[in-house]
Formats: sequence, C-alpha cells, structure tokens
Amino acid sequence: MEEENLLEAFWAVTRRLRVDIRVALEPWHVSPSQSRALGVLSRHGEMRLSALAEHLRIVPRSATEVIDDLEKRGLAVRKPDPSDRRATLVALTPEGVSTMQAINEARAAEADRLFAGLNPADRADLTRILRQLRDSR
Amino acid sequence: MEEENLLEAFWAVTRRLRVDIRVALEPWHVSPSQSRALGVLSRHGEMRLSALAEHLRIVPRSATEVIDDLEKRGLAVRKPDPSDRRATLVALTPEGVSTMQAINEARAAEADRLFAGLNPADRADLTRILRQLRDSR
DNA sequence: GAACAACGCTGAGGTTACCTCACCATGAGG
DNA sequence: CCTCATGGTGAGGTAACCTCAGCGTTGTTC
Repeated sequence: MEEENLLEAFWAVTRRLRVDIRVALEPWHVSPSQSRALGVLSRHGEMRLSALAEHLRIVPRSATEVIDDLEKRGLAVRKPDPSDRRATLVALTPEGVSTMQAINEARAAEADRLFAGLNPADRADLTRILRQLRDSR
Repeated sequence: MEEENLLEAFWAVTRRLRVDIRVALEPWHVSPSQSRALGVLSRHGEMRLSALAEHLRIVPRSATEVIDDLEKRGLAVRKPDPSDRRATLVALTPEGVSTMQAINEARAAEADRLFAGLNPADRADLTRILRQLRDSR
C-alpha cells in the first residue's frame, strides 16, 4: 500500500528533475540523446561506434544518426580505426569536451538546487538508500 | 560534489524502475502514453478531450490520437457533451476500468519488488524525503 | 590461398509519440 | 445577426528510436 505513494513520489521527483534539467540545457541546443552520447564519450574516451551504441543501449544504426548530428555540430569526429578498416572510432572535439563540461555543470547545479532543500543527514540517507536500490538483486 | 552521485544514483534507480514496469506491463499491450491516459481517466472520471490533454500535458490534437487508440482497444469511449455540442467527453469502459486495475496492481507489485529490499525505517525515510523534494519550492 | 561466414557500418524505410497549422462546427457577446 | 472564440480533428512534420538489406573488411577453415 505504502509503495503506491513511494512510487508516486518517485515519479513526481523524477519528472521534476527531468524537466528542470531539460530547461537548464536548452542554451546548448543539445538534444537529450546527444547529451547522453557526449556523456559516454567524455567518461570513457574515444571508442568504436558499435561500443558507443552498446553504452547507450541503442542499435548501431541509431548511433550512426546520433554521431551524424554531433559531427554536424562539431562536437565529435569520426576517424578510421587503425586496427580494423571496417570500424570507425568516435572522439570528442575540444568543443565537444568543453560543451560536455558546461552541460555537466548545469546538470549538477540543477540537482544542487533541488537537493539543497534537504538537510545533510537526509541527503546522506537518500544517497545511501538509492545506491542500495540501484545495486540490489 | 556529492550531488553528482546523488543524481547518478537517482537516474539509475529511475531507469531500472521504468524498465521493470514496462516489462511488467507488456501482457496488456498498452503503450506508456495509453496507460497514462487510462490513469488520468480512472483517477478523475470522465472528462473532455481537452481536459484530458491538459492533464497529460500534451496538445489536444495528440490526445485525439491517444483516445483513438484506446477506443479501438475498447478501453474508452467518446460521447457527446450534453452541455456543449462542440465538445466530446471521454470515459473508461468497464474493460478500461478493469485493465487499469490490473495495470496498477502490476505496477505496485514491481515497486514492491524493488522497495522490498529496504528495511522499514529506510523505506519510511525514503518516502518522507521524496515527498519533501516533490513539494519543495 | 580461396571460399565463406561473421562483423562494422549505413541506406532505406517503418513506428511511436509527440508537434503545428488550417479547418469546421458550435457557442457567446455586442 | 455577425463576429469572434472555442473544441475537436485532418494533414503533414519531427525526434529518436527500430528492422532489414547491402557493402566492404576480416577471420576461419579446409
């Protein structure tokens, strides 16, 4: 019974966070799917298109499109994989890196703004509990 | 700094919950947008198409499509608004009501499954903290 | 070392869930 | 009445995915 409320509260907070972050990211004209790809590339460095697709949990064909867009905007580049001429590596451009930084800061600032309302003990509890949920099973 | 982790943990849990629920809802062949509409109609009762659109935060034209689908599946019906011949009211059919019940149960069961891993104190804390986040500002 | 299956990417075309714009019928106010 | 606003929908568009087929490249097997 109580889980109904828990679930409902969870969705409400999620929705709010998502909307706030979307708004905060508007100035960069980067779509959610693009920002996810930027995130993967910045966390893991250059990689094959197929590896990127796997990280993003989309099929390679769809990654092709995301990279097309990123390349058009000058945020990423394709280059041949020296070890396999079938494959293409994708890497961030310097502009891609700095855009990613800016986005991360904006995102963290939004999270800050929301979570700042909690006292430190609650914040710590929330972090601990969420980690537990994330890692369980 | 810590908010980075909090945010990350939040997304991870959200993603997991969303995926689990989507899978649990597959047997009913109801798309997410349809289930949201069913939810609104079941919580608030019959209403105008435009009111439904507002609840769903989509434009009326898009609500038309959602209702088309629900009507095709026999889960909802359109009927004329007696007080305004321009307007159409949308209501759940008995089958719509029972489908919604089944969906709610499946959804709650998924939430249960996830949140059952927490001890009662943590669960209470989480509920309280999420409510606070939801209602802040 | 030729044959052939498997792999990495992309063109073509489809789907879902939204959107805008234009239109029509109805309703409300001067 | 005449005009303007409102409620719903046809037509057509977009983003972010999908599958399927095809091309060049690579690895394997005999």
